[in-house]
Amino acid sequence: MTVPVLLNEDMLEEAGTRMENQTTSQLPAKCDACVVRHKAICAVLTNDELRGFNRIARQRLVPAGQVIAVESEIVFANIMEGVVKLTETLADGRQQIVGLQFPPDFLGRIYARETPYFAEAATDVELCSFPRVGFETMLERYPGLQRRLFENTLDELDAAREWMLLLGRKTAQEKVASLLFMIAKRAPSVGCAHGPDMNFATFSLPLTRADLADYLGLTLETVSRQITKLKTAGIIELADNREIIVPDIDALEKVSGA
Amino acid sequence: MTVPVLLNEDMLEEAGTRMENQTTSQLPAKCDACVVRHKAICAVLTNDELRGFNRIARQRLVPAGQVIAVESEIVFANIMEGVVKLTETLADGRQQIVGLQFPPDFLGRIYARETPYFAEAATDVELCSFPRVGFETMLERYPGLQRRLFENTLDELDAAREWMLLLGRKTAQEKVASLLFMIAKRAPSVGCAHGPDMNFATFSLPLTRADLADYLGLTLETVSRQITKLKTAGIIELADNREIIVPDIDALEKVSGA
DNA sequence: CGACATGTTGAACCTCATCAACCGACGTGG
DNA sequence: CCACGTCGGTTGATGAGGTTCAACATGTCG
Repeated sequence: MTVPVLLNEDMLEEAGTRMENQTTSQLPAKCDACVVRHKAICAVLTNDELRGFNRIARQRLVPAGQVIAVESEIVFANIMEGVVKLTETLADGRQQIVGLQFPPDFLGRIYARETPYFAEAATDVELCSFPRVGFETMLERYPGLQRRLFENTLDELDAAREWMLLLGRKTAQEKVASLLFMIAKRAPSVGCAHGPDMNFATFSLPLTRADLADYLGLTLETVSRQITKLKTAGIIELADNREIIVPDIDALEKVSGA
Repeated sequence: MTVPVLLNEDMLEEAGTRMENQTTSQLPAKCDACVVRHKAICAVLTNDELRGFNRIARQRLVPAGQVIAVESEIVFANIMEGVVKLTETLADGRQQIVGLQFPPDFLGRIYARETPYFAEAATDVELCSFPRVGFETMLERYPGLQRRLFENTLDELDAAREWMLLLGRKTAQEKVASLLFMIAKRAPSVGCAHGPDMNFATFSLPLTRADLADYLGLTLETVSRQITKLKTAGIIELADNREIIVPDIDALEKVSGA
């Protein structure tokens, strides 16, 4: 784990590339090229509103393992690329990942002065971030944005509660299978021809065994053992330690215990 | 467990007491007398807005153990009295409580056609409920209401994530202590002189051992054993099985593991 | 009174954590 | 270039914490 690097506004200013301030009502060039333009919270904004955002937005690269925000510091950002883990920790160091965020998720705890958890880059991460004050002004100004973030939050709450069921009631085997199943479902169809209807998936695990353990409430040894068990059972295949092939997603779902 | 009783609008009409429809801009009498008037979501409403709500609100009593809403059915309500548990279940019956709601919490998953979990009365419950369509109209009309529910949801998400840490990483002892500590903190000062600053609490557990177990991801036997262990350690005292005395809240918090 | 629900306690078992050794890949410095 | 440390991962042996199964106690309600 590296030293926390807070994304305060000075650093963003220094690190980011300032975007051109257009005066026409056209879509800003940066946003036009943005990979998550139509999926992130930006989807609910008009071109005019997007220009407002564009003026305060900063691109930011965060290397894997680096802390994005500790407690008492808030970052607002769209995740463009990579995986962010939200963690909570006990006094003696026991750790639990309480949320995983992928593009085009929005990162940040609004309506609070501090986040109750840590946000850390699980892989190299690319952010489109906003300073707190500017973002909160936008939030007041564009009601569609608040509504969108509200629905995001409701979905996150549903996901958190489903994860509580996993943490409280599932066996180690089911936990590992559930996580792989979850990732397999949302794996993008890269490198291999398969769609959402296909009963086949291949993906690169964005997490170490230790991260998997922290997400599932297990030890990394148990995770490793369960993965080899799934492998010998033929439920999954491993190319690399990280490259996972799921020949039969339905079978994986069955092992995941519902 | 009893047969599910859905709170659809017909039944509410039949079961509830229709409130008088005032034409003045005064506070409706029912709301004036309401115990949660200034704490529930109603706190953000003007007297005029409250009258609108009053027109569609229905009081409803739900006996302990009865299901308030199953998946695919949504109920919107303020909890006036009692405790509501939100549960998720695995195919083979393993169950997990994913949320506990006390007065003056708001019950209901907005912006969705169905709830992903069950809502069940843990004790006798008194609700002030609203039909779905009417409530959604109000939600559009009163922006303060949406904002208030948004903040509620954010708090619930924080609580859910803190609970994930408990479920994934705490020992049985710490889990039980954490739950007692949580209830001790929010216990109302009834029957005994103690404020939020007092290092002493007494309360009546609103849950059975089985419910505690389902909330903590344990078995009821383990919960029972840990409670007697806390008792013999002098951390808590039991009057009745349900009546709990915490002579030293700080000590309880220490056992809860942070 | 018997039936039932809630809770406690005991004994045996089993899953998973713990501690430890080991492996291959990678980067670095002598 | 190779020795070395580090990091991510696998595998093994052992045991503790919790589950499971079972008996029993208590209180309530018909």
